[in-house]
Amino acid sequence: MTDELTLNMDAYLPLRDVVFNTLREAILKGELKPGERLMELQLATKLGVSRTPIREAIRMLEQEGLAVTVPRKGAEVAKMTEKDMEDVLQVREALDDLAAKIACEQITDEQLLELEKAMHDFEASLLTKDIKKIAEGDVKFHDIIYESTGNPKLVIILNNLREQLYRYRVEYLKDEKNYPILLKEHQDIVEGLSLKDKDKLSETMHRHVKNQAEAVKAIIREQE
Amino acid sequence: MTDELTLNMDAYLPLRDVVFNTLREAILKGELKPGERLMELQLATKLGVSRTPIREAIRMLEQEGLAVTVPRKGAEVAKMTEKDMEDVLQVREALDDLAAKIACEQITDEQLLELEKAMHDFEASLLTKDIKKIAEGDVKFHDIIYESTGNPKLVIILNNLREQLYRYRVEYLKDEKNYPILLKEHQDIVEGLSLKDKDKLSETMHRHVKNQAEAVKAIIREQE
DNA sequence: TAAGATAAGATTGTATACAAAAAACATAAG
DNA sequence: CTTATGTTTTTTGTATACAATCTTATCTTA
Repeated sequence: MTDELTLNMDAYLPLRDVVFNTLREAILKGELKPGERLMELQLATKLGVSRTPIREAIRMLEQEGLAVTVPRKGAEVAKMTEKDMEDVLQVREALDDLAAKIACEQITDEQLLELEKAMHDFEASLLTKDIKKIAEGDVKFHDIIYESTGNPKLVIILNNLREQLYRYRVEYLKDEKNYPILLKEHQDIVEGLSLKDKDKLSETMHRHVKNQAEAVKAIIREQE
Repeated sequence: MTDELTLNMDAYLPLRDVVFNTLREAILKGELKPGERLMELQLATKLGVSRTPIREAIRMLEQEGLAVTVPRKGAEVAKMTEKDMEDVLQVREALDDLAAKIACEQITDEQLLELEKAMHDFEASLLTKDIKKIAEGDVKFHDIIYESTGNPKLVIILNNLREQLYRYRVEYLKDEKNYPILLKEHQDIVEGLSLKDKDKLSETMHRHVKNQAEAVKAIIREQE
C-alpha cells in the first residue's frame, strides 16, 4: 500500500462515505493492489479516523465488487482473473446494446449536441496523452448515452460494471495505437444515434466492447 | 414493523450477516414495509444485538437496493414506484435473454434433466397453493438456467434484479389465474433449451418477463 | 530435522460511551 | 392563531474498550 492515502474532507459527508470514496479511488487507481489486505487498524491510523467508518466503508466496497471479505480473516482488494473480466464484459455487451437501443429512441437533440461535444473533447484529450483526462473523456461520452436512457437502474449497473473494468481499462488507454480505433468507434456511435440507425449502432457497440475485451484480456495475461 | 423479528442463529456467521439476512427476509416478505424507517436502536433491541452489526447490515442492504439512507437522518426500506419497476424489468428482460442464449449453447444434459425436474416440482407446487413454495419453485427453475451460463457476475446481477421485484412478484403468484400461463411458459422454455432453439427461447423469455411486468405494474397501481 | 503443541501477538467481531445533529415539543411574541 | 425561538428528546455518527479468533513464532518431542 502506498502511504499517500489521505482523506478529502471538503464535503459535509459522513466519514464512512469519505472513506469509501477514498478507498474506491485508491483501488481503481491501483494504489491498493488486487489481493492486498485491507486492515482496519492500519487504514484507520493512516486516514486518521476510527475503525468504525472504515468497517462500514468496507461493507460498501464489498457490495460494489471491489473488496472481498472472509469472516474473521478480514477484507482484501478483489482480484480479477481473465475469466472474471470476460464475464463482466459479456454482461456489459448486452447492457451497452440495450442502452444504445433505448438511447436511439429517446435521445434528445440537446443530448445529441452534448454527445458531439463530448466526442470532440475526447478527441482533444487524446492529443494531450494525459491518461486520466482521456479516461474521464471516455466516461463522460458514455455517461451521456447512459443518462439518455432515462433508466437509473440501468445506469447504476452499467457504472458498476465499468468500475470493475476500470483498473485494466486504464492500461488499454496507455497504448496510443488504440486511439484511432477508439475515436472512429465514438464517431460511428454518434452517427448511429443521429441517424437513429439501430442496426449500425448495435453493430458498432458490440465491436467497441469486443475490442476492449481483447485488449484488456491481453493485459491480464501479461500480468499473470 | 411487526414484532416477530428474530434472529436465526444456527450458522456460525458474523452477526452483521445474520442481521442482514434477517432484515432482507423481512423486507422481501413485506414485514418491513416500503418507506418504513430502520432505526438502529429499535432494531438492535428487537434483535438482541448492539447497533454495530445493525449499522453494517444496513450498509449492505443499501448497496442491494433494499434500503435507502439519508446522512444523519437514517435508513428506510426502499420504495418502489411503477417507474422503478419498469426500469428493473427492462434490464431484466435484456439479461434474461442473454442468460437464455448462453444457456442454449452451454447447458448440459444433466442440467436439462434438473430443469425438467424443477419444472415438474413447480407444477406440483402450484396445486398446493402455498405461495412460499410456489415462489421457491420458480426461483429454483430460473436459477438452474442462470447457473448453466457459467457466468457468476451475470448470476449475481440477475439475482439482485429478482430480489428487487420479489415483494411484488409474490402478489402476482397469489392470483391463480396466472398459473396456467406461467406453467406453459416454463414448458416452452424447457422445450426451447432442449431443442437449442434460440429464437423460440428468446421469444418465450421476453413474453415471460413482459407478462410479469404487466401484472406487477397493475399491482403497484392498485397500491397507490 | 520435521511435526505438532503452545504461547504471544495481531486482527476482526461486538458492545458501549460519548458527541453531534435532527426532530419533537413547548413557549413566547407578533 | 400563527410564527418564531428555545429546550428537550431522539437518533445518528464516531471512537474506544473488550472479547473472540486467527496467525505466527517458539519450543518440544519423536
